[in-house]
Amino acid sequence: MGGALRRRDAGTVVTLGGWVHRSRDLGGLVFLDLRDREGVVQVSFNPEWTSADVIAQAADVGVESVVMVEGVVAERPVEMRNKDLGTGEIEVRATAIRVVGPATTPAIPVAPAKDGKPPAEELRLRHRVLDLRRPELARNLQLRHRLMQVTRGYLNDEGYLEIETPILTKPTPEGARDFLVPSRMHPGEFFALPQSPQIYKQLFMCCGLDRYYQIARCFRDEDLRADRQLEFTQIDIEASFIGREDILAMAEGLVAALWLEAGHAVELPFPRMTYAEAMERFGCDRPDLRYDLEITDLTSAFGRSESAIIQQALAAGGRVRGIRVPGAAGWSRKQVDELEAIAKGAGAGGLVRLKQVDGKVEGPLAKFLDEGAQRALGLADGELLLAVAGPDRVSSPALDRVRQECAERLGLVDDGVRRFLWVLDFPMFLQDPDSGALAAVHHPFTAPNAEDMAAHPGDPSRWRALAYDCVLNGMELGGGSIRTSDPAVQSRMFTLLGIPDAAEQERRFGFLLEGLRAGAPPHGGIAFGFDRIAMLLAGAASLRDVIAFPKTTAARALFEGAPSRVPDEDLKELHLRTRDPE
RNA sequence: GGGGGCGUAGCUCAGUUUGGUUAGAGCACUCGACUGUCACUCGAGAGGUCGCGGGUUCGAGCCCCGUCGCUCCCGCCA
Repeated sequence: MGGALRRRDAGTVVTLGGWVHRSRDLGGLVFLDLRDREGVVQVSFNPEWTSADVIAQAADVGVESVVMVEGVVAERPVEMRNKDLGTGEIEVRATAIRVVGPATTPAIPVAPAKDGKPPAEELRLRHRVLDLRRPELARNLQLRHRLMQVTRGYLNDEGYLEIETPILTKPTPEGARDFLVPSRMHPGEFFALPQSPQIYKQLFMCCGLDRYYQIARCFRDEDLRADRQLEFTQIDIEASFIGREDILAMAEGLVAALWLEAGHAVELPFPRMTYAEAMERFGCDRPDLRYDLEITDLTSAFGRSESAIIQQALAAGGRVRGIRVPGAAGWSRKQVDELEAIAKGAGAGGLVRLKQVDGKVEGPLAKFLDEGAQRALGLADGELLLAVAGPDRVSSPALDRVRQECAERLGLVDDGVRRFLWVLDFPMFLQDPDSGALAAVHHPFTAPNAEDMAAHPGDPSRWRALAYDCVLNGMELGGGSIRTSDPAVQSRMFTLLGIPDAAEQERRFGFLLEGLRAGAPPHGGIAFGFDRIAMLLAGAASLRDVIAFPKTTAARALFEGAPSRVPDEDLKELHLRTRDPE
């Protein structure tokens, strides 16, 4: 292929097919840059080796047309080499050209323009064929392919079987909205597209297919983001007769193999942190460990202060927690006000600010703190202390966002650093503070910690789950759990989650319960967000840049023009009638 | 569901603050010139539903109302 030609190929007679990337007509002397998926190579048309009619044809070809060129690979004289091009040491001296696929003038440029700015996202998606010709996107899809092959190679070597699961399946009442597919043969009944193959992979374990994986397409009808699509791809893994350590070791190996494919060595094993520790130190269950700015408990230092706001918060069972920000004592009133707005946006009532300058603690609350209390804050000169008083449920998310903003401002976020982390021991349930209803933090099939169940049989909110998340630089790469394999425990979980009726449990999850009752091995697994990993490793800003035909944030496919209306007779056959939205 | 940004030539943008004659630039395109370019260069030309609809006004790309599209964020995503 033309883009792969190098100096060692000099002298070879070649026939190349490709797209005209750019052309330069010097009058009697023509150069075409020929592009294929390997890169770009210069084809030169010169009366010394090209006939006049061939030169005339070459001068006439429009960019983005497909041509077949015959010629000889020739080493370029030193002064004519192009060091910006992989093929820059050679050129192809053309003897013949054939335009096999003439192109109309492209709606969006493929070869980068002078200012280098890509066209608007809408145009890129509408003219996706041209967009995907751009070397940057073509490279992304080639990387994505290699990551898939690495995944398969690694899991195959580990003894896992790649098994497909249905795309037409059963609606799941929990979780995200389902995409529904009407059944022609059964009026009024619907399939759903899978949100994940979760139940199927557990059933494989019940089948004795004790190591399963799939690069699985998943569908969730929720609002989109730069890092979220309606349909996305997950590396889905499940295994039997294993424990948490087996899964974590296997998953680390997979992550290391993927990152290595993209040229990054990863140190194993990953450090670990419990959910409780992550929330205490960082206010977040997926902390970014590239910078410190840890949260500390300042309750005792503030305990004797006479500030009414703080005393109220403490009386309600809250704490005072805060972050010491080195070098931030000089931030302006306005800059700190902006941080307070961020904290308030995350639910905090306010943001306490204190700074130490020349050994003196300053700030609106400084007068409420005696010398001992001021010392107990542990401030150093030049440090700014930002604190939130209240229950952890409020202070954690607020301090998490303040911490991230401070890190950005101080330039502590280094894109070249990769800090992997396992977060372990998630709580099994999260309780809605108003209604008291329990919701599964991971999903309803996660096994609760048996010791916690025994120690607090009446208080499920204190049970930890055998769940784990893989985190990189504050992003969740994937997560999983050891599953409940005892049908009685699974049934109890459904009850706690608000489905106490046995018949209702059977109707919704009977096919899982049947599998568990048929004799289920201990099992567990993990799933990684494949698109997001591809995006990270490609250095892309959006998932759209690692997916061939993505949807817009308004959930449309601009290239295909989907979704679209369908003829009435199609609806009739499906026993459907549409209704205009109000 | 809510909030912010953007929408002017095929593409990237200026023009909108303060309404006023014929809406501009670069690239691309067409034609011409050019024998070593590689972001070729030079000359000429063509190209506009100022996203769409309505309103205010003697007059709207510009002001007002609505709407559509793209995008970022909050909610949402077990």
